[in-house]
Amino acid sequence: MSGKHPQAGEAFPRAGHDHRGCIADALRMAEQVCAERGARLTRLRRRVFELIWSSHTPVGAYELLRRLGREHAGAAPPTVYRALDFLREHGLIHRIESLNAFVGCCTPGRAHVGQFLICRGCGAAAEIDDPRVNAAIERRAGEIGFAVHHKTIEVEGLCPPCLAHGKEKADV
Amino acid sequence: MSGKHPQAGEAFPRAGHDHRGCIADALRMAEQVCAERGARLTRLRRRVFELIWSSHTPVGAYELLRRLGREHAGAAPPTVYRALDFLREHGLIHRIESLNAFVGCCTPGRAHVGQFLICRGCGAAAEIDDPRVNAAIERRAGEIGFAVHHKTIEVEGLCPPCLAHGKEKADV
DNA sequence: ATGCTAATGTTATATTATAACCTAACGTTC
DNA sequence: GAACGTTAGGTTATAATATAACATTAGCAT
Repeated sequence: MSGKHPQAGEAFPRAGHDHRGCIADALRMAEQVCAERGARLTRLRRRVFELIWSSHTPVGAYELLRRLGREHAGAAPPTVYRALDFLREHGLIHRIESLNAFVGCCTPGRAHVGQFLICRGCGAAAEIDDPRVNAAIERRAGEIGFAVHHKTIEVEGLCPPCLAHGKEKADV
Repeated sequence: MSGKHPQAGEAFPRAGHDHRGCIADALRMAEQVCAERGARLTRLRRRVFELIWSSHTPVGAYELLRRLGREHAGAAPPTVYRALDFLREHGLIHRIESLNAFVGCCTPGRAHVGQFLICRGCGAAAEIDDPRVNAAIERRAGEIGFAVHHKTIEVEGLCPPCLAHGKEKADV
């Protein structure tokens, strides 16, 4: 009840939540997933992962590169893209197609599709893994005889706080 | 019953369907929509629209530019992107975010979200406007208090013919 | 005809992503 | 622990996608 893990029960984390907790949780889960799979979460990969988790807002590859560049001499696009590829292969992050950006996965390890609500006010992305949405798509695909491999579900709009405050990105 | 408008009742058009009919239908609808709205479907915009409709496979902007360039001297990226912007504003085409490509809309004029099944065998995209999928998303968003503005729903997989023939893009 | 507006032309550049090849780090085997 | 193979990362170059900014033309209304 103390708000230790804000994202667990809520789609969007509260404004003043303890984000260090989110990062720590994510890192712990990532380490576990990598250990189970014998995958090497190297210093670079871990750092990119932390940078992605530095907020709940999807981050572009070149923004990651800029942030990384301050501390990591010789960082170039492939540096970041290779780390992103690794993290995606192991289900630790998702790519948001409509933003060309990347965001941490809240439930790594578990099989799931990425479904996102993306706020155009604050930029935050909330991962919803709604079985009803999933079922509706599978059902329709089944009727058509289409074999589903991967789903991209990204919903843009306003999160409750931004809706309440009438915030849009243009206002910022 | 004679298969005049293959895409009307089926998600994916048949392999040997009369695609000229699809193009003609699409043009007719586009003209009607533009007439109703007082929008100018200029020669350039019409040509880009036809090029997009030259198949049921989403086409990239630079591919359109290449095709256009053969007949339209001085075509540059903005030439294509402006036409694409116009066509999108009026709901005549959709952008497939996961492919950075564009495809004709089958039901222009009608309010709808774009929901797509995209075959990784033949590349064809079928627009499904499934109210159940829509409802499932709206329902979940409603529970969270998220105000939906726009949905991106793109499902990648294999269409019935490609599934039957075991086709993948790598095989081509 | 004149002038306004929308459309297009034109040049340059921003943004996102990958190819190709090289070097360094790490783990295994003997 | 030296030799070797494999994986990760460095480095350079370039491909692919998209937009900014400003000039010119075409279409329409009076």
